[in-house]
Amino acid sequence: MTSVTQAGKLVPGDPVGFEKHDHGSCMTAGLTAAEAHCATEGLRFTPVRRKALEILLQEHRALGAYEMLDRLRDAGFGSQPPVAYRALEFLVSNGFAHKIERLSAFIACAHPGTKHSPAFMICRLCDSVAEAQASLARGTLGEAARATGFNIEKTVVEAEGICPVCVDKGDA
Amino acid sequence: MTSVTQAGKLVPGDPVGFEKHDHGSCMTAGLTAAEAHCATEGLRFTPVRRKALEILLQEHRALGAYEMLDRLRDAGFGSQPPVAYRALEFLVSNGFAHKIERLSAFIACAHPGTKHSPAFMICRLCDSVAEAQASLARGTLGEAARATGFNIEKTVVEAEGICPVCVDKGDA
DNA sequence: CGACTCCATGTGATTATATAACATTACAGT
DNA sequence: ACTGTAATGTTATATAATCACATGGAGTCG
Repeated sequence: MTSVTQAGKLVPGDPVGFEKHDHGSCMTAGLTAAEAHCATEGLRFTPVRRKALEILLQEHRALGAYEMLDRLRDAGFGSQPPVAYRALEFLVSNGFAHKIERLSAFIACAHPGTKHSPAFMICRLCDSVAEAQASLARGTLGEAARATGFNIEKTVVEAEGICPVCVDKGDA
Repeated sequence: MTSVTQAGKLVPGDPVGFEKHDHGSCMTAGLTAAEAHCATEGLRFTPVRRKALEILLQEHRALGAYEMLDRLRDAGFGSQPPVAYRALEFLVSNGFAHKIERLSAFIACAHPGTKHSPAFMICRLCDSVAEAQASLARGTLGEAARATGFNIEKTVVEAEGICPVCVDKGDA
């Protein structure tokens, strides 16, 4: 249940990661999940928003807001920062994408349609990012929160280190 | 084992948090721990670095780099961003302070002298921050990492929500 | 002591990330 | 068609972080 994407240092089409996957189907899955969710929730899955999600799914890696802006501009949308930030905000707040705080970057959700607290593994060598599930509520932090009366609404869980690919390459 | 600090919206001296604490002794503890560590490691605990740590301990909340810069300037040090970033970098890399990614801000370590992976609870209403311990290696993320061969070097664990004080105030 | 080296500091300039504010346009519901 | 609301586009600005280079101080070794 862990998917991995690779950073721009490699050619975009290069199929890397812990497990290969069908890129086309994962794009389709992300888009249809978003469509479905928007339909049932009465949200507007507008062209920019759709395009932004397509870009994230296509790239399959963490993209900075300004990289996103570049691509949206290329696709004929507005060219100013708010264009990208607003689309990303929509995607993130509806669970179609996540922000990686450590990288100030955004990535398509790997488990679209499911309620979850994401956790990420970030390779500091190749910048690849894998999404897993966080189980914060059951860890020591969850205990501390319950003990003190802190009401957790959202969690940021990011692990930085070396991904298996880079380990094997001996880069570590 | 959980200490809490409060944000600037309250008067600095206002003793808030889940548990009150002796501010003076916690400052002393932080400073002496840093001194000791630097002595044994052969690190230079220079005036800016010491002052930066004093400021963090004094404030007892998360401080942005430019807020830190303001105070360092007031204290007679340089006035350019690298001054603050370098001091903070030193404190963070030696475990005397932590960076809260979610806030792009820095806070004095609440458990100086001990090896640990910090976890934070951040109140989105009053910006108070409490430091607890993360137990990532034992959670689902740890499992995922082991399963895939990802080598975790550092973790970012931050929970956002409402602190007990704000809950009680009914702000939630 | 003097020269050398290393690291820390100070500064100016620049890059990167993110938001404020406001006008205009598209849309849903009546 | 009318109207309220949300989305888009733009200008401008705020905030965060780094680069590049000159200066200075603390050791070390001759």
